[in-house]
Amino acid sequence: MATLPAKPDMKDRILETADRLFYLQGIRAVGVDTIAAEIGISKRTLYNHFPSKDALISAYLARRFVAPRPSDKSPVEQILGTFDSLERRFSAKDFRGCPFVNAVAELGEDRSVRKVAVAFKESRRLWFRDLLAQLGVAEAEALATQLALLVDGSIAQDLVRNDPAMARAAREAAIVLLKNAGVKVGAADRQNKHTAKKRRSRSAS
Amino acid sequence: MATLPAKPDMKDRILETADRLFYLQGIRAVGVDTIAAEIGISKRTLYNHFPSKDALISAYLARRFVAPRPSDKSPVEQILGTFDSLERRFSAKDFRGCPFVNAVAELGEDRSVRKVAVAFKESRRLWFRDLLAQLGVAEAEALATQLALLVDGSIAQDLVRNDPAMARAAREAAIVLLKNAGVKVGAADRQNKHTAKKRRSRSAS
DNA sequence: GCCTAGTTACACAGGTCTGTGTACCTATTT
DNA sequence: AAATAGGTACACAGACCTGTGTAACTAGGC
Repeated sequence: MATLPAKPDMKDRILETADRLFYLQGIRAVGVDTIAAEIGISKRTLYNHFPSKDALISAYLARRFVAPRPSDKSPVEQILGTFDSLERRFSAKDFRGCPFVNAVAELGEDRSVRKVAVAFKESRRLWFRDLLAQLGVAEAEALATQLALLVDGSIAQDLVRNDPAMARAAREAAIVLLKNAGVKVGAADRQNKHTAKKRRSRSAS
Repeated sequence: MATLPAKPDMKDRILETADRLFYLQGIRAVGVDTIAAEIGISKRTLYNHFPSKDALISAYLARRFVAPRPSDKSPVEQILGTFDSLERRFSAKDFRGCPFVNAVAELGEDRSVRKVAVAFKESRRLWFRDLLAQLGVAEAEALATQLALLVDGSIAQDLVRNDPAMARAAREAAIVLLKNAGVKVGAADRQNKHTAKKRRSRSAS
């Protein structure tokens, strides 16, 4: 056997592979043997980097927890861009729903899994809320929750149906909710995704 | 051991118990031994009624597939009643998300599971669509999809957060969407929710 | 040249899971 | 009374799972 060079950090390779398999096939459905075999390493090496499968699961979920990046786009563009991004991801073959929701569904009782899942959902809701506050929306809290419902609803529907149109439906609904809250959604925001940034500051109507 | 009389059909008892355990703990997390032990029967008896665990899983999902019952209430009441019903179920201790979404998340590759999940989601969407058509909504198809997103979004959020307020948030969003489509939502529909006398049996979400 | 850290190959313990085989038991029916 | 249907008890095969133990190998740093 030729010895593999192991250029990138082994730990990263393990985590990356575990991430892919856990996400695509389910956490319980993938054993550590499978992960090791996929990389071509021995199971012993895997356990030298992660003390248990539970630790690997935690690392997997922590890795999936990425905070939304700050952007210089307008708040409306950022909000609607979320749904465009979803549509793109739904169209990819390897989309399999929200890893946090799936993990809770699979490992229901586990406290730590639930904790990180709640933190993730809340972080996205707060991101929506802050953008809405920038737009001067009075009920930013409530509307942010509703937008989060649309996001998770479209993810769940796409998981089952495999239909990227669910993202567009959510986007259309989001536009209705935004307008109802007094947010001006320009024609550019409705169709195009990369147009000039028009700053629209609103006061309460 | 005193011999148990087995009054109700054994098959029903097995299915009912499997349903409860599968739903609450996850399909992969529950073994046939556990199910048999919970009822107090031998594993052999279980396998005399269901040829395999897969057959039991199929029966479990088929049992959860309950079509919405026809109602004499107004379409608006029926639509909003869906969210009231969700709120009630979220408040119950034994709510653990949508069994079909959970099953797809757990058993992703399985074709038949996916098929029944799609059928269930579509049946509820069509139920919404027909109610909207009765209300003369022009874009009943699109709006029905959006309402379905709100339903599944609130279910996913509650699964993670355990917060029945997700159902109310979905309800408020639904009202905005309905009004935007020209539907008149009366004050009674907006507030009152204990006008219903009929007990609705469990439907699957 | 030598040491050390990381890796490999492989066996194995101990657990769980699905599914079967078999002999016995207990009602109900005929 | 006898036959039949359905249940029980229990062992077990075969697969898979997590996690460990161990001896040998390989590469880079000193």
